[in-house]
Amino acid sequence: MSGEHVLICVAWPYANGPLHLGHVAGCYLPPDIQYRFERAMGNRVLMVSGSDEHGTPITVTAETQGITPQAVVDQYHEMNLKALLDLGCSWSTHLDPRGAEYGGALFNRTSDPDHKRMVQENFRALETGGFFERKTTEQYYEVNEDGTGRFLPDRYVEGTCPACGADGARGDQCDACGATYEAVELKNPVSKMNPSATIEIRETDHLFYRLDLFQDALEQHALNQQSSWKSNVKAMTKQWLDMGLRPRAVTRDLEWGIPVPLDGETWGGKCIYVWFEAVQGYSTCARIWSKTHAPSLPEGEETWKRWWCVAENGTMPRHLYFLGKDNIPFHTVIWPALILGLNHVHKGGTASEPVSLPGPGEFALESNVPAMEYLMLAGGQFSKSRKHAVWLPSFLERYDPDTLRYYLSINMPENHDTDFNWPDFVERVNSELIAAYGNFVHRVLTLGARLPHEEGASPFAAHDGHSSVEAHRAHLEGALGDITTSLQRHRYKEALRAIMTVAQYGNQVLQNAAPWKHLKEPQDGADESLAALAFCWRIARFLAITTQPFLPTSAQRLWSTLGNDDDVSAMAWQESVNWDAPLTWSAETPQPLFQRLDLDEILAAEQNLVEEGPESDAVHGVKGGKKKGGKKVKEEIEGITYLEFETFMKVNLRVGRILSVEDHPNADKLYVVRLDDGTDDGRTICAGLKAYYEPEEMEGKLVVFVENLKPRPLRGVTSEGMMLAADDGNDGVRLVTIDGDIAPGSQVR
RNA sequence: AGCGAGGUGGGGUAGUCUGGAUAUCCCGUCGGGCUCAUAACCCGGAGAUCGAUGGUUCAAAUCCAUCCCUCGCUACCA
Repeated sequence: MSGEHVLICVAWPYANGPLHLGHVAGCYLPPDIQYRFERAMGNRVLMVSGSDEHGTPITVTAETQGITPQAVVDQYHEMNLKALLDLGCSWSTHLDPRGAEYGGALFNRTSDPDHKRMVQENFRALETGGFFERKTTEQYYEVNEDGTGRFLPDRYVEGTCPACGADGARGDQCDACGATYEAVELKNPVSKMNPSATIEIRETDHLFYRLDLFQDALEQHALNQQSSWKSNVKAMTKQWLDMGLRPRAVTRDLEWGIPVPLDGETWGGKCIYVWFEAVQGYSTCARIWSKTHAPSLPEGEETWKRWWCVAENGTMPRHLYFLGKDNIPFHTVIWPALILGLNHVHKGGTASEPVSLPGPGEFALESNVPAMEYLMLAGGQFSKSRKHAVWLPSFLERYDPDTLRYYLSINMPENHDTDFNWPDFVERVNSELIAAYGNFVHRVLTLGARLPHEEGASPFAAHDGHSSVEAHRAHLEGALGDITTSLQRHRYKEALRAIMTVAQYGNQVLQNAAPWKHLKEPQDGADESLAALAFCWRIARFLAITTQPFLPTSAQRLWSTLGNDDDVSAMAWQESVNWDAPLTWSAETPQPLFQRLDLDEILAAEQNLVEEGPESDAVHGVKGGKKKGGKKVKEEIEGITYLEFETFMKVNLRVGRILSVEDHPNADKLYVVRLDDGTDDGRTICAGLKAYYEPEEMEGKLVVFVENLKPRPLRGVTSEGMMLAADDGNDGVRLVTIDGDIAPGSQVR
């Protein structure tokens, strides 16, 4: 197994905002654990990723902030890379200390000129091979007053729905009636970014990648991977393949990206579609790595091929892709189709010949895609727009990175969504990481320090290797086997749990041996007792080596405390059960590995953060949310407890009389209600009351409605407000009506 | 309503793909021990008809069918 080439591919974070804990748990922490583990196993590991820096959202951010797109991506590239490094991820290990032939890591970016050049080369090669087809499409074009203009992506256009006539329909789909249509069918289109501009429809040519030509090969590939892929990966991939693959656009009318490398006026002002381009970063990054960091090797700039190509004897490099569940088909269908296409044209093939799976010398496809589900925050999804997130940079400013790595690993969304919340975080860190593991090694070291020993020499020297520890040795060797198997199967939770169980085992050994009895004067049984203590030092050493992939910072602290001056990440995995390893010892007084966390303090700090934020209304710091009430605390930090009085008064409630109730022409559950609201025109409200009221029951009633709710089309009828009704959550719904008689339009407050 | 995920002692969970005997771990709880250690550590107890029903099987938390409920996204939620 040793010496295998392993390529670890990490999904490229979009350089349009900071990373949050959901990203970390989903795709940035697991690959780092794997990288460190594979290295310890003696494999040759190359890890690649970087910032995804092109595409329309970034230009939008730039426009809103009044800066250039390059400034936006520079800012977030730097911020995200720093956060990942602060988290202890190995991106600064450009070259493996064992030598360049053992690999390294590179966190690149898609604005890298080499990346652009390589993508353009690949683009031309696929074009020459006939894998693109050209189609003319119609797109929106925004014309400014000075005559300049640009094409607009569908999502930046809105207008009137051609099917139901509702306003506010998006470029390609109507939210009101659900109709989908060609973007150009929309009536009265308006640019969201620039409402005053004239919108025209212009023809524009684009190239499409012939995904359909890869259907058979990809189905075969998916079949081959059945035994190794996780069930969510299998399911998502199957869904895509069953739908049938269709050509997919690879060019875009877009300013911020890699220019289409073809001659002719048609292609001016067009860029390569981001999906086609960024995903190639997995290979361009490896090539750039070998160019910058491995020129001294025999193959020089071609070194990357050791990780990318099938060897002449048929040996496959192992390719692992780490990503979130939303990205699965992209990496099991689309990216493999590109790899196969490149293989095909590199050996001189064209699109008219059938494509085949990789053979010797060709680019390999993925071995496994250990995709994660989502990490939720206090029961809800992380959301940038709702500011419902814990940002990685701000977390790392305040807390030990290993506490986060521990909690996210032991709680990793491997098989289903899991939840991050502060009470649970504090609980697990304090009781598992600190009380079980941290406390164990501290006990061993302080006990050792109290044993009589010469300055600088190990106090355990006289007690090591006693025959009574045989069983303990076997136990740890067994545990190491389990941990190794778990990690090879990408079961991180299980692996870390097994490591923590070893710490627990250590506590038991200590408890049974009770070596403290012999500190002052040896009593009966001192030999065996102190032999057990000496073995506990070896357990601590075992823990330093095995926690290293998960908790690199504290593992190194422990390693140094144990009296080593080298780097624990360079230790071979098997070294953890080397019972002949020298008994190193540090003369310094042992310090606890971790600081205990205090929930009240943390909640107070997080509360301040929320209040400092720009949208801090509706947050009251509620003190006294002591330990237990997990639910209660959740609500507080989500900031949804109290409403400011002014906020409440923004809601205008008025009385209206129901004039008529009709069935919605296009919806099963809705009534269209005409209301006398005291104005001449009256108003129309859609209400989902069909299940609870007959029209006759409602007509004539005086009800309360929200006057200033933003009108919104519902299935083609614009609803101008909302009638208040009580809902017992148990199928009982009743309208709020007025006691006695009062004029429609009266204010309610 | 559609898609996705899930229902396991008081709370949070492992195990489910690959069926096997007393169902895992953390917290809480009750009792005992230890006193080296960061209010930490160790031992023991109580507490679960594994969402429901039916089926397959010598054997089901695990496989199949039907149903109920919860959550996320979508939405005829206003």
